[in-house]
Amino acid sequence: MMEKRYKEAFERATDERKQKILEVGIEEFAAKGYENANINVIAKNAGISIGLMYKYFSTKEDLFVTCIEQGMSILSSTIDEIFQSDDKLLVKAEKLIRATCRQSRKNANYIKLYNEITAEHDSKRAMLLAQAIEGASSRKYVKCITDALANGDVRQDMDPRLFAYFLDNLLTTLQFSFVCDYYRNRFMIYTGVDVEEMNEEQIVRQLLKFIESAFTFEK
Amino acid sequence: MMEKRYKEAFERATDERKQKILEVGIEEFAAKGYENANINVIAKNAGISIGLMYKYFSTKEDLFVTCIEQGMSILSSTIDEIFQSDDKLLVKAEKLIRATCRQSRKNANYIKLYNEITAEHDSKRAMLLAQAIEGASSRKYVKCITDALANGDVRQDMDPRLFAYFLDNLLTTLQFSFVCDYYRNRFMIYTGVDVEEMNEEQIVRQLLKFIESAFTFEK
Amino acid sequence: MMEKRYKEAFERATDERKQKILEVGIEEFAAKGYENANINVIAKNAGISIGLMYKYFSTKEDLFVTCIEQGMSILSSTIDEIFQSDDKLLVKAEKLIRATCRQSRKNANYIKLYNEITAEHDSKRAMLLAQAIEGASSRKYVKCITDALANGDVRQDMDPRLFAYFLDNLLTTLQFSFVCDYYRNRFMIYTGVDVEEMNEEQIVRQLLKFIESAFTFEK
Amino acid sequence: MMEKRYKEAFERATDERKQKILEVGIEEFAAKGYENANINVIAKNAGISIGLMYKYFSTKEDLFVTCIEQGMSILSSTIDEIFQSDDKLLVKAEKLIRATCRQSRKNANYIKLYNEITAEHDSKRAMLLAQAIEGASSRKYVKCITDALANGDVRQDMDPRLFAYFLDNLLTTLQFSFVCDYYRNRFMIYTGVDVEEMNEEQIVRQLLKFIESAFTFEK
DNA sequence: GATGAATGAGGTTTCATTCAT
DNA sequence: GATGAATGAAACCTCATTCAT
Repeated sequence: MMEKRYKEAFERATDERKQKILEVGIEEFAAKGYENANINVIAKNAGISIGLMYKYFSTKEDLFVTCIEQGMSILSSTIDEIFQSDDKLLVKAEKLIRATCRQSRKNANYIKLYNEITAEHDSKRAMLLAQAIEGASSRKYVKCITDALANGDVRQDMDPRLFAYFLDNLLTTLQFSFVCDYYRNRFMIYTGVDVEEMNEEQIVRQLLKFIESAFTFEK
Repeated sequence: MMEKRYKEAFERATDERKQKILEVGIEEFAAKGYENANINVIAKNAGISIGLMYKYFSTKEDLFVTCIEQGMSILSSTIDEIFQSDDKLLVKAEKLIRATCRQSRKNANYIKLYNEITAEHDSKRAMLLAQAIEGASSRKYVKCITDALANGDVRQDMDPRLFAYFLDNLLTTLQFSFVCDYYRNRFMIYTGVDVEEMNEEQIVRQLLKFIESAFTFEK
Repeated sequence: MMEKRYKEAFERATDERKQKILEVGIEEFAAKGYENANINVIAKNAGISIGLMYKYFSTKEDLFVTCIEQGMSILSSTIDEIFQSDDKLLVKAEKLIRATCRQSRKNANYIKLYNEITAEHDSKRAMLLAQAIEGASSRKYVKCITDALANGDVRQDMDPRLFAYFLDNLLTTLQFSFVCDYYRNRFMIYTGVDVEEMNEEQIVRQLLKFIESAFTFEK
Repeated sequence: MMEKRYKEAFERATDERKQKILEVGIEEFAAKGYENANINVIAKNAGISIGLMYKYFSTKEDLFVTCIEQGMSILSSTIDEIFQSDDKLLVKAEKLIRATCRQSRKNANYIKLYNEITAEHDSKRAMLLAQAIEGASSRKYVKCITDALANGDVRQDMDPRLFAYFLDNLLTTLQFSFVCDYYRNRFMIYTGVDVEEMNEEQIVRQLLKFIESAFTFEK
């Protein structure tokens, strides 16, 4: 986990207020990006004074990071459930894809926030965030693939960690295609259809096919 | 193609100067992102006055877009060569992967710039850029897959446009993993190794395997 | 009336500060004109930071318009009193002329500001300002002439609205002659005397004659 | 007359070029005002280089003043003709008013330029311009009134110079009402009609009445 | 005479952060 | 704890003017 980036005063605030601040912050950061987000606006929309905002967070960056933490933990909790099941890899994969599509509607802002981070320019912060965000979920991904490898559900000559990486890249970019402006356009340019107009079932099946043969390869 | 975003005075500048400005601009935008990039710094590093900079480009955004165009055209020219060959899909794929790895060293800044764009928040600009950048290359990707489909090199039940999209997503994220801070860290977290320490050959082979079975699927 | 052009924060400021800002602003705009006036200077002279200035007014133009409103409302309040009396038209006229002369010493800057506006080049703003400034006072002028017409104090074949317009033009240019550089010089060139050296009584009497019956009208 | 404000090189230029430069300059200054006019744009529109522009005029101000001279000399030439006639004052007045209306269509830019000057903020320049522009015409006005006084066409107790001043003020503001944004709006607010919609004949007659004998003067 | 590329001071505006109450 | 007025550095952009060719 990440070091906490909020002050003690924030912990003492009511849950309702904490939620409101993060929710509003996430919305602003997701909509405008880190640089263009305005901390004074966030405070106002959250119904607190800017002075209090700075009692809770030392800097804009700290608020941002805390918003990230909140958003990413929600995103990963959905994923975690799937990993906890005993399903075969292919079934898990299908569930992951479907979850990805669903997330995109419910948690659009969290995904936008995640997308924002992937273009991080401050390398120090990039490292910090990557560690915090990808750490746990990558381990689950890798473990899941490793198990599949042991079960013979995957080509034996596949490196499980790279495999996990590639797989997650596909899901991540799919997710972005639902909610992030650039990726959504990109999707349309490739497929000729807006992602929301396309039958979700088709996306799921096609992506499954794309990765499937990789899984169940037999000579 | 995109409408030109530079003024006529820029066309009249010497090639050396044009190159210098774009090079310096790309470096600044790649390093700091659009918002944090500073035109005054770009002008100074390019060895011209700020006034002249504005004789060449009407706005910071125009300079940015022109830098993008330059960077993306270089990136895609490498790719185009590969598509022009008569190789079978799998051979092309291998070449693409290797080109991707090579690009990452030579054209790191262009890739960072591309990464920057993928997190674009201004939806209008996102559309413009996507069209300009992805338009041509997506058509080549899709055509290439469509041909492979006709040749029976790919599963017959695969939608060629989605297939192309997934494939390009894999290559794009791989590219980012070489040069963009966040993705690079992500790569390390998944694989346990820095991307530059890993044997390139292994990455190529593993990614090929990942997509390969999809290609030559037979019951 | 004009829509307000200041932000809420300005309303919350102390009266003293509000006055100071407008006073300093009017002075700067009157002295240098809109383009050459410098907000930083206004802020400094008003004893506030530039940042606070922008908490009070969104743009330089908004500050300008608010200064105008203040200045014009003071100018017209003097005039309004005169219109409220039951005097005959000629008596009112005399009072107006005397008020005009008096204004010129006390409210020189407001008049300069008004003069600045009459050379407005932005036609949209010109319309807005004209409406706001001339609206109320023109109605009073016209009503006053219409009443005089009913009383038989004025030629029956006179259009009251044009009459009011001509009359106000005479007063306005007289006012400018007291405080605006160009008009003051113009006055001197015509009369051979600086307006401040001329006996005010003479100006009043001559102007009264001019409007009363310049030419020897005979039935 | 004014001291010349152009360099010798300008005198040596062809008449066509001289005319073009002044014409274009007047248009730009009339349209945008001194501050917002752009000397580089004027040069471009006049078909010469900015370098040459500075061979002709040392500063923006010099170009402006030279434009003024040109414009004002054209304006006053129309007026001069009228003064040269032997008509009675009232006839001359009518001619002046009609000329004023006509001017407004043909020489709108010159009038706008004149209007611009009347809001001059630099008191030194204001004096210079006033002297140059008003000097000759004021003398003609005054002489004309003095003659009328000798002939008994005007009240004997009227000061001819102030009379001339008031009269010219009426004509000047009328002129502005035809072409200057603010005055035009002001006219509409007073009269309820746009100046171009109003029957010109009515304006002429009403203004004549106004100056002739506004109030029912009785001996 | 003629060009137009080049300069850079200066102005408006934004917003993270502070601090007195 | 809570407020929000206040700060000021820093960024984008304009345009009169210069000068080498």
